[in-house]
Amino acid sequence: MSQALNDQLKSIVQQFFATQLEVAVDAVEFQATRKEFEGDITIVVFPLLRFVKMKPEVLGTRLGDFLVETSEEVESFNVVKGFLNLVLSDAHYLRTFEEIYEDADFGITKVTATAPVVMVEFSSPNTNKPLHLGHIRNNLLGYSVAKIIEATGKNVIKTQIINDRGIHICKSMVAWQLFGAGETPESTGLKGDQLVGKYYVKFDQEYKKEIAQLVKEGTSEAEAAKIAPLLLKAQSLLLQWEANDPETRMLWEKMNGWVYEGFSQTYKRLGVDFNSYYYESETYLLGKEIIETGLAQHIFYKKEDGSVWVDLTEEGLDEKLLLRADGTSVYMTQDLGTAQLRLKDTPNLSGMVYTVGNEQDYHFKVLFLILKKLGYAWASSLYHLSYGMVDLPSGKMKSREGTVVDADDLIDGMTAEAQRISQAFGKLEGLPPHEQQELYHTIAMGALKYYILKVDPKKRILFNPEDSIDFNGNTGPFIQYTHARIKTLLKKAGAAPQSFFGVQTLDSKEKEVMKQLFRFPETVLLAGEQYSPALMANYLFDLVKTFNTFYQNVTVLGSTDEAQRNLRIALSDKTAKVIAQGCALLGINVPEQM
RNA sequence: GGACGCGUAGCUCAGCUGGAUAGAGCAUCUGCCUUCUAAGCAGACGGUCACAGGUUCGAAUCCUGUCGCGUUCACCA
Repeated sequence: MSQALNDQLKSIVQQFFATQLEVAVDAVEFQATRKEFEGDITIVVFPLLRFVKMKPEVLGTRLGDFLVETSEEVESFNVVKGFLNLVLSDAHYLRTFEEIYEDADFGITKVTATAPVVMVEFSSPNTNKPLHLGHIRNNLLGYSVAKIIEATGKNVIKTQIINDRGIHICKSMVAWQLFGAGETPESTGLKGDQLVGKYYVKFDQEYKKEIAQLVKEGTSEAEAAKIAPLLLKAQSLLLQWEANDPETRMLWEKMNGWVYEGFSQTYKRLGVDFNSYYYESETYLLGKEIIETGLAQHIFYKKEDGSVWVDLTEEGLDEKLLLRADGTSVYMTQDLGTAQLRLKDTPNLSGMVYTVGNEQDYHFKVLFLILKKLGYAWASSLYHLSYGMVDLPSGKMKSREGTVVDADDLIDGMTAEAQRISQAFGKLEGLPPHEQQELYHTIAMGALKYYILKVDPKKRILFNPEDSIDFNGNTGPFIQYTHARIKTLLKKAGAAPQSFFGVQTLDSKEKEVMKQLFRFPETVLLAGEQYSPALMANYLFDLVKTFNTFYQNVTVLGSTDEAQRNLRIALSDKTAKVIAQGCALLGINVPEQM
């Protein structure tokens, strides 16, 4: 129900208590009436019995009488046990629908220049291997949450921090130097990230061979793992990189360039984009200032060896290292520094969302706690968008065992499946081939995105490559299909109806669709508050199901009453718009036909 | 072992700050295309909400304990 109605009814209930029973009642809760009962809005009277000693049925009846008398929106009521069910008038539905029908931004709060600025970090890959299914969840979640936050009226900056340095990058570099024979994406036809990933795997294989050889020669396994020549080479490459050795830096830039080129293709296919980028190679030395500040304020302390720590035992956590004895940064130092850098870059930043897997829950708990201790005002508006991992039926994905589901392969496979199904239906034959291809991609991504986003972020996803992603039932294509069907309906209907005055009574199916539509704004807000695209996904599914029931049970264009026909066209039109709008918040495109 | 998260139908998931007889989809079975796209609709079947206590008018939801699964407790990132 709308906020206005909520406020109106609430004040009437308060008035009832104040004037009729002479007690002050502040909190009144309304909820949607359950399907099995007659009515639209339910007031649970039990909590109100605290204020007056009455039987629930009696209080319910008296309150119901008063509401019918006082509010012109409430037509009648019934009381079942302690539940007061209010029936709203058809006129109320029509009025409310008319309002939202004309509102092009229904449910969406426009972003103004002075609105708060929120940064949403997601993706944040390593540059030594291609993106996989786990990254897909991260990207889809982060992107969707960014869209949802934007729809609640905030300025959003989508960003990522790219892990572009470190020993893992050096491993790919070493392997490419030794075994690459000058291969490039151009010479091999491989995507850059795939090529670099190939050498990361190669490194691991050769490294294992070296260890085996050393063990054969009598070295212990633990020792062999430390002294294998390949590892030593990677380590020395890292030192050279840190010393700014020009040749090393050139190779590093070249190979990272390949990876970025490959990533950007995958991002494009996924339909995600970013407003800014941070590179770990530029931020990994930051954070030391903050450490100094913390030391001066006695929030941190220095051990005898010179390392810096924070004591979080009072908060029920451990002691945490912030700076090594040799003065170099650790992960936490960098994150502190990066947070500070972002604030410097965006002085009016009012909040930050980190989209990172739940294996880092502890890290972010500590990070936020430290920032709070340091007294940063924005520390209270930091949020770790933590999500569960994507597991396969065989267990965890492991790149070394070749069980990862590659992002590009998955998109290819989904697209092929969308094509197969579409061609079996044969509804697209009139379209030019490139539009057909585009549609296959749209449907494939709709299926994939919806599949991932409909589950609560914090829960882990079990992904079965064989038969996980459906195109029927509670799926993306089901929602897309409904949109397409409405669109062709509207084309046949001609111009959008200007008005539907004259409609006196509503069909129950019409009412159900309206009720669902009215819920859109609150769903956007709730999804934003809870950082949960799943709420939007589930809302859309409900809306679509309700609309399909309407569509299959009453005729739209076949209605002989012109006002009714217009209303039903308008209802279809608005539903299509809300579907499109809601899907956009999930990063899903909706087709005109399929 | 400590900390955090999860446990709802055969499978995949909803269930908003406690509210009425716990809901969807898939799978299985029945109907519905000479009327707006059947990727759909209508219906059937399917539950000890992991288990045991507690809080209260009322608990899948809150509290405690037990069991199971996962993650994490690095001078890795």
